[in-house]
Amino acid sequence: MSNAASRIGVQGMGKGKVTIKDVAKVAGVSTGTVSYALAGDPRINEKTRKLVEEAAHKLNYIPNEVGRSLRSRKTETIAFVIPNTSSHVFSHPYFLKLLEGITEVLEEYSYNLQISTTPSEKEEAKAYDKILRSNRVDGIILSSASLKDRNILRMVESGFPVVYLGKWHHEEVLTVERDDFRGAYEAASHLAGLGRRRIVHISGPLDHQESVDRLEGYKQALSDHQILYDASLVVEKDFSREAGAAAVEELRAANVRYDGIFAGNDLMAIGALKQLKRMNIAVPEEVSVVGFDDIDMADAVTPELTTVHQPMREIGRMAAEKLLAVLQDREVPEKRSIVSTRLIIRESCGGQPQ
Amino acid sequence: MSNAASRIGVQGMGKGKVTIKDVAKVAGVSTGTVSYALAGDPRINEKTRKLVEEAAHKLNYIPNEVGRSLRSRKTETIAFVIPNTSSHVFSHPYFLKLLEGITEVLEEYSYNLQISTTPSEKEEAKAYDKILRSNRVDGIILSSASLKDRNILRMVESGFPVVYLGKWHHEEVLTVERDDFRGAYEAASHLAGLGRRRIVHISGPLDHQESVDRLEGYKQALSDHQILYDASLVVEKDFSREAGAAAVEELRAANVRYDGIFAGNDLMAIGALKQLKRMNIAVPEEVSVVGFDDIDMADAVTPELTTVHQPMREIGRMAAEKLLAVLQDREVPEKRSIVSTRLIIRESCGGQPQ
DNA sequence: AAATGAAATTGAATCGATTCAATAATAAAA
DNA sequence: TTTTATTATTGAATCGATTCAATTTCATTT
Repeated sequence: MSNAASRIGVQGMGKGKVTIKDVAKVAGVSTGTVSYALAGDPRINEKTRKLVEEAAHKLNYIPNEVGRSLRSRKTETIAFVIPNTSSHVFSHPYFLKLLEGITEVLEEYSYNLQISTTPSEKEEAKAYDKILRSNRVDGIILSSASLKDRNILRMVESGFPVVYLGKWHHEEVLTVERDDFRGAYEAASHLAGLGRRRIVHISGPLDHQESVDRLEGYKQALSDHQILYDASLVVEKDFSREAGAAAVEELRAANVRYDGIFAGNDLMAIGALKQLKRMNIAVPEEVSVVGFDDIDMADAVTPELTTVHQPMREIGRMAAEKLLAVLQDREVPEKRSIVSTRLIIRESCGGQPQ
Repeated sequence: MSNAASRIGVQGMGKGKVTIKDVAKVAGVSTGTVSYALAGDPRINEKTRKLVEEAAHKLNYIPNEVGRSLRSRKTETIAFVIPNTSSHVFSHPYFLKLLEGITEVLEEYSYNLQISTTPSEKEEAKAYDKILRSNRVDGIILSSASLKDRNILRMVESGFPVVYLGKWHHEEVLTVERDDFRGAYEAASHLAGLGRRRIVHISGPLDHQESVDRLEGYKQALSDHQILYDASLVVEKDFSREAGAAAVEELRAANVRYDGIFAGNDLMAIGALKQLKRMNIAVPEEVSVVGFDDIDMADAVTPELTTVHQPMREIGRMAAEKLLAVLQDREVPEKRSIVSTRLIIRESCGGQPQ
């Protein structure tokens, strides 16, 4: 059946698979002893342990993780769940960084990572249920999602070990958050500090908490600089480059005048830069632009993009560490972790590094 | 122990987990019948099947996948393995596209995806063995790696279901490949066609097959345009932006003159663009630049990058389809699939779309 | 030398499904 | 009605580990 399953054969496979029974037989002990010995249980006599280890090594024994999981009720696997949003998260560069951070930590602890996107809307609830209850994973890192998503709510509040990447309205939930408000505040403040008075904000979807927080930070910065909030300067878009370009185009069509843009993320900022260039509007001379994320490409565009740096890799690391702490019954130092952002001054705003 | 494992509780969880026994009891049949019924086995009478389905639904039964896997020897999970290379693949944008393609297909078939990076060199062989033999996954999609990597060899030739993303020297191995030679040939030919005569090639690491093929394509193009191959115009780098910039800097230091650059990938091309700008060398007027990959950001830089498009998402899809065909004992139309590339003309080469 | 206690080991039960071989129920043919 | 097929269902075995409770071994104390 399984085509050529052992055509060449991995070292030590012999005729069939090597199980714990084989090891027990060779070592001349019971399977129980083998299990304890290989787990390093102190009950087992040092000499016996050595014996078992030798036998295991000789047979090139690799435990069947499925058998192990069934009995011990642990899979040593966690899922990284990416909710099914209109703007598919995969297309966002920062996602890679997150993944990088997560895998680094998991490797360290020999945990496995499962990537779970969710299938099309239909049966979505079922899909989540399956992740929670099919016993395939021990815990979940959940990428932030729409505030309206009921399934996320169920997931986070199910009692299943979850770390949520974003703000959650409930104290008990484990989260790793960015300080979106402060990041946005600093970005907008910087623009205001440069003398910009009509600052556009290209917002991400406002059913996402981070978009809301960034908008609030922007508003606060305006207020602190005695700039009146003008709703016509705020456009809600979807985090994509195309949306950034479209926003600028729409502003032109609506004849809105402005001297600064604070975009809700770098992709939109880059899209905006492009459109401004097409319209022959000089950046930063006529319009200053600031983004959010500090993706790798932020300093590859012309002019180099001033932006709010978020340590996505670190966030990934923290989330994984936190989840593993729970799974391994270790101390979790803090339920909510808030990582701070930092404004990176480049060319697109026309300012100087402080 | 498991902190608040059922503090809130998912719908239908009741006091404990719902197993197949519970369903059997409620439906008034044996567990065997439940199993067959839910699997849609034709042996089971229609009426009984309905009965079982109702019971399962009422109890909100979700099968324990671990139990299932143990007996049936199928996990419905595949691994995407990213070999541990110096230039960590995660940092490359095209990786995301690959992942996107893979997950799309897996979703369709309700398969799970495990991401396996490999830990630091030590124990790497062991790590691979574990993937192959711990029974956690049914098959593997293997990202291309160094030609020298012995572990990859073992993995691909183990007889375990593997799809390799790249060229393999053995007919029997399932692969999805780009036509690197042809892509490079077209890129370099285009430059030559524009009258460029001293064309630099910034190559990726030459222990990677794709780098070799691209170099060969470049050489062939030169030859076909009566341009003598000049080894001093070829520099071997590591696929990173920094490396691209460094290459240009080194050429300057060595006083090499050139009027075109064909970079082994877009990141290096973008790094080169940046360095050329710093050195006040006009692109495309003085030097034409062409990249490889067509990452999302290729048209975000200034000037927009001419490059060889590879359908990474499609490659991901094809690899997943191919692997699933094997796992589900379906027909595999072709062992080797070669997807073609296509030159995308933008601003950085100074040419016109044909 | 017997009794006691501690340490080491064993063997069976268990986890939750699938699947095999045996049996029961039903329908068709003799 | 009995026999033969055919269809449905069952119950137990099985997958490969972990883990519980019981037992054996060994060292120590009386």
